Amino acid sequence: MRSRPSVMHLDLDAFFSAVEQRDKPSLRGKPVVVGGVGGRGVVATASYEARRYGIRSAMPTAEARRRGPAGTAFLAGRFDAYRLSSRVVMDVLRECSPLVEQVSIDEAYVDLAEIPGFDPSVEAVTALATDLRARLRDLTGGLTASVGVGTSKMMAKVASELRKPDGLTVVDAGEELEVLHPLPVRSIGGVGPATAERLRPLGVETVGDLARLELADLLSLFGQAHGTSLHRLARAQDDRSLVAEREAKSVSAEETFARDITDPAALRREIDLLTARVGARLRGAGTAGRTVTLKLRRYDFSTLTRSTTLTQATDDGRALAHTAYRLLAEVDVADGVRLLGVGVSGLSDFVQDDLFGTPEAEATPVEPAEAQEPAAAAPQVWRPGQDVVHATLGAGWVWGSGRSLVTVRFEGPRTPPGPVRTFGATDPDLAPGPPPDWREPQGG
DNA sequence: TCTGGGGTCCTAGGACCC
DNA sequence: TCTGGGGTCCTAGGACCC
Repeated sequence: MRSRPSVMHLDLDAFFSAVEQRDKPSLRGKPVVVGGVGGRGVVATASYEARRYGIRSAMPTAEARRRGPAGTAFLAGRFDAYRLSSRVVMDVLRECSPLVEQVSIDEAYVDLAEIPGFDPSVEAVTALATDLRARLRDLTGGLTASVGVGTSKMMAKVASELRKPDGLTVVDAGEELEVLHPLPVRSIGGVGPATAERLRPLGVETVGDLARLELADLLSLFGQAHGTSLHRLARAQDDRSLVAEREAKSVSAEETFARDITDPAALRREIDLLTARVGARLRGAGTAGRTVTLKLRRYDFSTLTRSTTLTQATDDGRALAHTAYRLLAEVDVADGVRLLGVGVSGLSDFVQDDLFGTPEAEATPVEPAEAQEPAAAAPQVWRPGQDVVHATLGAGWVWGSGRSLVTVRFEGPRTPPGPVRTFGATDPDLAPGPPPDWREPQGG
């Protein structure tokens, strides 16, 4: 928690519907629902006109159709248009402050303390946010945002929820608990339906109720991480910093079928489509992963996952497909499958290595702090069988190479045949070394 | 015609290593 | 004899977020 309100949270109002209403004047003032329009679709965004009929995000579209009056528009969504408007908004925020954390397509935190000459008085913050919202409205053709400013991410987010849509709330230092404690406990990040349900028997309805619970009770009920977090957030203790860029940890694709599928051959065809998408996205991001997870939702909505970890990272759709087939074979699908998904995690981040290793990237300016340690001259080509030394893992030999990836098998007296790890080809930790004690590798 | 799709983080048990 | 103790990796499931 900061001593002055300098964290801003911005949330675009009913974003998808608002873009549709902006682009199609006939939809203005009418209920608009964007989401899955098929039999098993759910609502992604409902316009405020639609919310008056009880239509909400995540509601089955079938239910929304029952609730919406005649003339309600049900739209599948135009994600390219949404991304375009989102980019305009995020660019404006980044012009405002050098530190912006984009949370999703329609949400971001802005660190106002990073603005040169920032004045943290409530008056100045209010003026700044008012200007910003007016600029966004102009540049996006009339989209509105709800904005909150507070002494932490949590307070900023809570503040932005207080006046929706098109609202602005600044919670000054010292006012946090006064604002926070009367709110429903669900207002705290990390309290969803399950947590709220477990708190209810304890008489916890509001954040203030939660703040009366002992840490020990929360720990035994919710475990270390969740328990500690609840105890702190209920007291407005939040020192999470803003993170401008996060590296992806997994890539996945999934699909719910219009009708449950029981035929294994049909499921394998779906796997082909999903793995092709995942592979393409991995390659597009310049990454590859080792752990392949098959997700399966059955006719009764029960969900199970099966995963396996490969010796080498892959970004190849066919390799992913064959791995997913094996996982599928472990599962009984006779009763019907409504959803199939394929995910890849354990991503090797060799994007960064490329950034510093390729000729084009070397020409781009590098931050001084990062330029201090020039990458050691690494061989451009690694051949299977060539000896290497890795600084932390000891001796290993190149097991495979390709693209900008090098797979190394480490071996030692106590770990035959040893772990296999994948590096970027220009990883500075990967350097030629003397031949190890052990003999000729068996693979390649 | 109940319940999407893309993610993140946490927990817990077992294997394995030192 | 009675049963270390910590660390990491792997797998499965679940809560939560937008």
